[in-house]
This record gives sequence, C-alpha cells and structure tokens, in this order.
Amino acid sequence: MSEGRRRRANGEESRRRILDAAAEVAGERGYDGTSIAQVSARCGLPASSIYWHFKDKDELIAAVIERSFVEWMKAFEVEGDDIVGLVVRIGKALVETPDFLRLGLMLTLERRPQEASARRVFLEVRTKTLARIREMVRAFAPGLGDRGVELLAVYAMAAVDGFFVAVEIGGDSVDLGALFELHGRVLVDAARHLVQGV
Amino acid sequence: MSEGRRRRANGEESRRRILDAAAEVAGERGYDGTSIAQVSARCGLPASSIYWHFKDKDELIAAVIERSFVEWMKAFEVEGDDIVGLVVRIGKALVETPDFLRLGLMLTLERRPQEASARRVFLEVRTKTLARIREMVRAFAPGLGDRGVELLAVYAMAAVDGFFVAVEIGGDSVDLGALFELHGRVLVDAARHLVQGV
Amino acid sequence: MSEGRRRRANGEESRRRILDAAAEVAGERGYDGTSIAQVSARCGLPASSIYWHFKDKDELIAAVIERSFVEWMKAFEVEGDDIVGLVVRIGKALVETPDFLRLGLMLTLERRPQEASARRVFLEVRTKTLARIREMVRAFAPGLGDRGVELLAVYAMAAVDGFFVAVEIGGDSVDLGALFELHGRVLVDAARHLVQGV
Amino acid sequence: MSEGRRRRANGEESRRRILDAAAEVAGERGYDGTSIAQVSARCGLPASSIYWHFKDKDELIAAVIERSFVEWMKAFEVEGDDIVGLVVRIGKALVETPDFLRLGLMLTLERRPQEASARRVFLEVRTKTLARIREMVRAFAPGLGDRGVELLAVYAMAAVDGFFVAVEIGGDSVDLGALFELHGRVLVDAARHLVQGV
DNA sequence: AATGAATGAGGATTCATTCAT
DNA sequence: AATGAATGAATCCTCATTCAT
Repeated sequence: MSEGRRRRANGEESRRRILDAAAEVAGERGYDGTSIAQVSARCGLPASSIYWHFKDKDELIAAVIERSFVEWMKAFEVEGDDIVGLVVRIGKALVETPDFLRLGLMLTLERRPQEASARRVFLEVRTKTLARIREMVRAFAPGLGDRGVELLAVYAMAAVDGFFVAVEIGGDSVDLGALFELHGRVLVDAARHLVQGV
Repeated sequence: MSEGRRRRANGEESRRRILDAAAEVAGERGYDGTSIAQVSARCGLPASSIYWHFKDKDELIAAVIERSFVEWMKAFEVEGDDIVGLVVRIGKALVETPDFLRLGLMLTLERRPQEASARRVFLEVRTKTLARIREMVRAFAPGLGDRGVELLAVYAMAAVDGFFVAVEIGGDSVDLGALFELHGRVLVDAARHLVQGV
Repeated sequence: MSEGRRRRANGEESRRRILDAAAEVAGERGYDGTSIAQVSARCGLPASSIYWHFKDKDELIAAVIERSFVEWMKAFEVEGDDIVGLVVRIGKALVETPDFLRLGLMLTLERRPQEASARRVFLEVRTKTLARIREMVRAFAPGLGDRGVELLAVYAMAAVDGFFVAVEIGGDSVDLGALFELHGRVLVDAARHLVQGV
Repeated sequence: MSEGRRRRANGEESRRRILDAAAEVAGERGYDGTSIAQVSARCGLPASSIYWHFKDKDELIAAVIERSFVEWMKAFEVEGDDIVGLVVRIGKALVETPDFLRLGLMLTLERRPQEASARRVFLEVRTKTLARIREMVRAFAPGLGDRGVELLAVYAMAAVDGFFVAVEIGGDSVDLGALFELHGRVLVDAARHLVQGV
C-alpha cells in the first residue's frame, strides 16, 4: 500500500518533493549546475514526471525562488518598531533561507537570454523587497526626499547582498551579527547625512 | 607571409586572443554558460588549440580572473590621501573592469567541487584586496583595534559587492556615484562608532 | 448543467473533437510529427482521454484517414456520364479534403514496421479507389483487355497523386484546373493507344 | 594499425560513411523515423562525430538528398534523341536511386517549420529538374507557347512522381516499364493537344 | 466517460577533452 | 604551435502509453 500509494498519483506532494529536491541541488550547485537528472535522483521521481509539474527547468527554478522568497518575507511581517532590530531579524532570515537570494544573484550575474521566468520572478521579488525597504526608510526618516529614500534603500539592500556574499566566501569567520548591527547604526547616520545634504 | 606569420607559431598572441574571447563570453554568460566551443568560435582558433594554451576550462577561467584583477588593481596604486576619493576611484574601476568580480561572485555562489583553480585565484584576489582595505582602514582610523579593522574592512567590501549587484540588476537607474559617495561618508562614521564602542 | 453535459459523458462528441484535432495536426505535421500531446492540446481533452477513445496513436490516425476518405468518396457517388467532368470533380474534392491522401502517401513513403492499422486502412482505401477507377475505365473503353484496364487505371491514379504533390510544392502557381483537363484528354488518347497496341 | 588508423582522423571517409548510413536509414524510415542514434549505429561513428561533420540532422538529410540527386541527374546527361527512350531511362534511374525523391516527397507532404535546409535542397532539386524537363519539352514541341510548355512539364513530372508512389504501394505488381512507355506516348499526344488548343 | 499523475525509453544536441598529425 | 577529427558522458526535453480514481 504505502509504496504503491505513495508512488502513484499524489500531485501536491510530488510537486513539493520536486521543489525540495530542486532547492537543495540548486542551493548547492547553482542554476546551470542543477540538472534535471540530479533533481530526479534526489526526489525519487523520474525526470519526465518533473516535466509534468513544471514546464521546464526555467519554471522549476522560478518556483524554487518564489517559494523561498515567500518564506523569507515572513520575517517582514512582524511589526517591529526598532529599525536596528528589524534589520538584524531580516538579515538572520536571509542567512537561514537563502535559496532565492543565491539563485537570484546567480541569475543576475549570469545574464544569458534564457531563464526568462526564473529571472523575472527574482526581479519581482527584488522590486517588492525594495518597496518594503523604502517604506521602512520613509517611516524611519520622515524628512527624507524621494531621491534620498531611494538612495538609502538601495544602499541598505546592497550591503545586505554583500553580507550574503561575504558569508559565502568567508564562512564562519565572518561575524554576521556584528555586521548587521554596524549596518543598522550606519543607516541611521546615512539618513542624517541625506536629510542634511545631497 | 604575414598570413602565415599571424596564423602560425605566435603563441603569445593566440593566448591573448583566447583570453579576450573567454573574458567576453564569460562576462556575458558566466562560468557554466561559457563553453570552449563558444570561446573557440569567438577567437577563431579551434578548440583543441585552446587546450594547447590552457590545461582545461578551469585554468582558462582562472587566467581570465587573474588578468582582470591585475588590471583593476592598478586603481589602488595611485596614492590618494582622501579616503572618500579613493573609494570612489576604486568603485569606478570596478564597474569598468568587472570580469573578475562577476566571475568570482558566480564561482562563489555556485559551489560545486570543480573549478578548483578558478575559485582559488578568486579567493587569493579577495584576500589581497581585503588586506589592502585593512591597511587603508588602519591608516585612516589609527585608534581602531584588530576586530574593528576587520569588521570595517569586511563591511566596506561587502557594500561594494552589493553595489556591483545593484548595478547589474538596476542598470543606469542606480546612481552609482551617489552610492559610493554615501558609502565613503558612512565609513567615516562607522569608524567613529567602532573606535568608541564595540 | 449544460457545462456538465458538455464536459462529461458525451463520448460521441469527444471522439469527434479528437478526430478533428488529429486531422488538423496530422494535416500540418504528418504522422510522426503528430504527437498525442499536440492533439490533446488542440482538442482540449487530456491525453489519457484520447486513449479511452482510441487504442493507440496508430488507430487514431487510421480513423482520421478513414473518415477523410469516406467524405472524399462522396464525389464519386454523383453519377456523371462525362468522364472528363468526372475526373475534374474528383480532383477538386481531392484538393479540398486531402487529409487521407497526404497521410496515406506519407505512410507509404515512410515504411517502418509500426503503424500497421493506419497503413492498412490507407491500402484498403487505395484498393477501393482503384476498383472504382477500373470500373470507370471499363465503362469508358469497353474494348480494353484486363491488362489495359489495369494499366490505364494505375496511370490515371498516379497522375492524380502527382498533381497532389505538385500542388503541395508549387502552391497556387500550379494550374490545377488545366492539369486535370489535360489529364482527362490524355486518358482518352491513352485508352486509344491501349486498345490498339500493348 | 588498420583499426586505429581507420578509426582515427579520416574526415573524408567518415563523412561518406555517415552519408551512406543516413541514406540507408532515411530510405527505410523517412525523415522523422531517422534518428541520429540509428545512423550512428549503422556507420560505427558515435553520434557526436556526426555533429562534427554536419551541423544538425536537417543538414545531414539535406546532404543525403543532394548527393542522391546528383547521382540521379547523370541519367539526364546522356544525349538522347528519342523522347520516349529518354523518359524510360530517367524513370529507371528514379527507381534505382530514389533516396532524394522519397525523402523529398516526405518533406513536402509533412510541412512543419523545421527541416529548412533539407526542404530547400529538395526544392532546388525540383526546380532544376523542372527546368530540364521544360527544355526537353521545348525541344520536342517547338510550336508550344510558354504556358503550354509549363503545363506539359508539370504534367510529365507529376505522373512520374505518381509512378514512384504507385511502385512504393504496389511493389512488383506495378508494371513500371509499361507505365513509362505509355507515359512517353501520351506526352506526344498531349503536346499535340496543347499546340492546337489551350 | 474522463482525468491527473506517472513512467521509461528515446529524441537531438552540446559538453569538455584527447589524440595523431 | 596548431588543428581536424574523434569520443563518451551528459544535457534538456518529448514520446507514447498506463493506471488508479
């Protein structure tokens, strides 16, 4: 029963298993390094079944990114008054659920014409995230003009991307907590700079 | 004659042509996206000739990274007293010669066991760069302890990585000049924070 | 209700929809070029439903050929005394309902061991058609011996096959009307030749 | 020696072996039915080697058609005064070297957007053949106008296509010799018809 | 009567690499 | 120093078909 049952016709679960496997593999080896054969091996479903659930590799990876992002976004939902605390919380979530960011960054750096949907999903994700950050910046520094908000938001996001990379390279030798704390403080200063000058 | 000369037995030039082509292709399509066949097509030499000059794809990409880095490093040579100006100069160079950074970041994000030498070269490059930044930080903020220097250096570098990514994604809509300027100012504040606290 | 009605349990109509779709696709892309997935997409029914109505692809195509032939055969039903007029009428019908001919010719030219039933249906169709043509020839040229009848019938049919091909290649640049008219006259001459000689 | 020698680096011969194998397989199974794997198995070279000699399957088949046509064309070179004899000779050649015709007809009947070059080659081949036939018709029936020449040429060619099909279907039961002879005679009559009327 | 899901075999093609010349 | 040819493993993806519901 269990074998036959599990193996046959449970779309919902199969889809999840495929996504899990794809996230694992892509997390380890990147977009190009992720072959359908590997995903198939890891999830136990034949390659052709993967194509029943996802149109092609592109859409599979796009789905991985989206799911990973949705999970990460939950860190934003918590209403936090303290911006420094918020930044830290978001950052921790990033390091724990980094599939979408790693994949997205890779898709960004490689820029061949394929992978349209995976890239599109990541861009949407970025846009949403940036919008959130803008809101937060605006709430925190009400005196700031539009250009100042934009600049600070982009700066805030860029640094976090950089932290991510730094951890990828440096591993545990990077004191992520300290980095985020410094970042939080720095943003406060930056806001002050921008309110006055620019 | 000139034909024969150019076609035959000019290893130096062939090597350069291959490197140029590889840098172009890898700049466009990333590590995996770069196939020997494409490099061959772009440089006009047969694939087998590429293997005469480079042991394998890994070493070819490693060489691309190294050459690109050496060029970029020249921006550091200039003795600048003003740290803000220096940061801006370095950043501009980054955006103009980004092959090694893009490739290196990609190799970092993908992390499969192959590509040993390409990755090694990039790590060396990072280490050297970080050492330079540490020196600069130390010169600029003499009161800072070792951990403070490290943290500030990593922070400075991370933000620049992030800027690079931001430009890749946002294109011209990202005001790179303003970002670097803000970054320079912010680093000054951060140094002050770190001298006092942490 | 009407929705449910149309969607469920109307085997007759589903079968027709499948046949229509298969005829369309096969008309465009040939036997091998016709995939069950494409037929499914065009008729709106899932692939598995096609297998409820038809044993396999082979029988599906066979059914397409048969239906197309039956329709075409109606052009023969009209009792025409004038042989030239009859030839023209038949030819016009051919160009308007060519599914079975195109498919049949393709199955003939490709000759792998599969597709047994589709090919069989086409051969039956050919046999019937040739029998009709023989009758007509016999009625028109009563003095002709058996071999003469056979030869003329085959000749008549072959030329029409050739016209079909010519139109496929040449499109509108082929004056099909003139071809059929010439054919009609030529058959008269041919009959005379055969009555005398051979 | 012989093994190693034969297996390594003889482009000319390998190309021919591939073409031979492809002609065989395609002659048996048609365009779609011809897989690179089969060609590979039959010629002894790995599939990837086939791609060294031919850009893709399309170009491979195109080359098969072209070579087959060139061989067949030799039947035209012989200067024959008697048109009936010429027609018979050409027809015999057709039945003996029919690769290009079978493949070409199949490519004509299937009409998907791919296979551009194979189809193109066949169309060129057709155009050349038709031009030859036009010349012959003109030489034989000098009084004929342009439209008459065209019509007769197309008719002559179409019938031969039809004979080919008839033999494919009927095998030895088709008296090809008698068909061609009848065709030759009939063309003479047709020319007369067309000089007078139309 | 219909369908979502699954499946293994096979499709064309590209890959990095090697070898004899 | 260079190159034409070869090669096996791997790529993504589609195929016809089946089966439980």
